[in-house]
Amino acid sequence: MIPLIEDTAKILKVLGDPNRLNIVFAIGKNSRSVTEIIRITGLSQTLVSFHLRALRRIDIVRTRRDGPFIYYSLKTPHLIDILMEISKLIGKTMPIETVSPEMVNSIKGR
Amino acid sequence: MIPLIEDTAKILKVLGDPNRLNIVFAIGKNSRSVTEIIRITGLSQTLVSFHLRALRRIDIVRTRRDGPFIYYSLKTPHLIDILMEISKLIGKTMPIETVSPEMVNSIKGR
DNA sequence: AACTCATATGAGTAATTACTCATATTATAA
DNA sequence: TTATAATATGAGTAATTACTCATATGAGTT
Repeated sequence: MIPLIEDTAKILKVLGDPNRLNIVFAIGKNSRSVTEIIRITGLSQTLVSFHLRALRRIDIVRTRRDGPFIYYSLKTPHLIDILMEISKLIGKTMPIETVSPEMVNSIKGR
Repeated sequence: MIPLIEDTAKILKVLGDPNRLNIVFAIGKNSRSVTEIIRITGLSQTLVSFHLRALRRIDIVRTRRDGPFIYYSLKTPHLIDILMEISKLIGKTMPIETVSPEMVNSIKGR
């Protein structure tokens, strides 16, 4: 079974933006409201919404409304593992201390 | 150990182009000369060279010269498996018959 | 040396993408 | 029903990227 190259490329391209990747890691294996994502990433509301729309378009996130909040989660949380694997292709890695504890927890699924 | 988001994003972005992804799959787990890649993908020489340069820049391919030919291979052939995993995130997949036998062999590492 | 084949490269252009701004929408609370 | 908080969206602009063209380089052959 061979994948549709175009669709796969599209997913890779959308994930291939630092802000979007940060947002994906901020969601991690959890459910996060937009407000939480804004706080964790430090990006502006408009920019976060803009990127979330892109993630919705490629259909890798799910949303759930709870009162005034909208919670985003990955349809396939395993995606985080895949992304970590790709990151291993890089020689350099960043010592964990330089990443916020919150982001670490997010990635680890807490 | 947390990856450098920027570098990971860069890799994803470069892989996120249909032509480049086709080239990566054409190389597969093998070593392929530029001429072979041109034949398998059907892309122009200049375009293939252009994209190979991008793959070199993110340091995921290795080259070896043999006479007038330059052979490209993936530094981490496991990348193919990772890409196949990402493609599974897509609902639709393509029946194997619609892909050239050569491309199938390439992907499978023959 | 001259020629051919294989591959790479710099520069220019067209297309795409990221971002911001202003505003809209939806939900709750007063 | 007005106000406020949370989130989304359309449109415009700046930056980036994909592609092509013309040409260069490098290896083997005559």
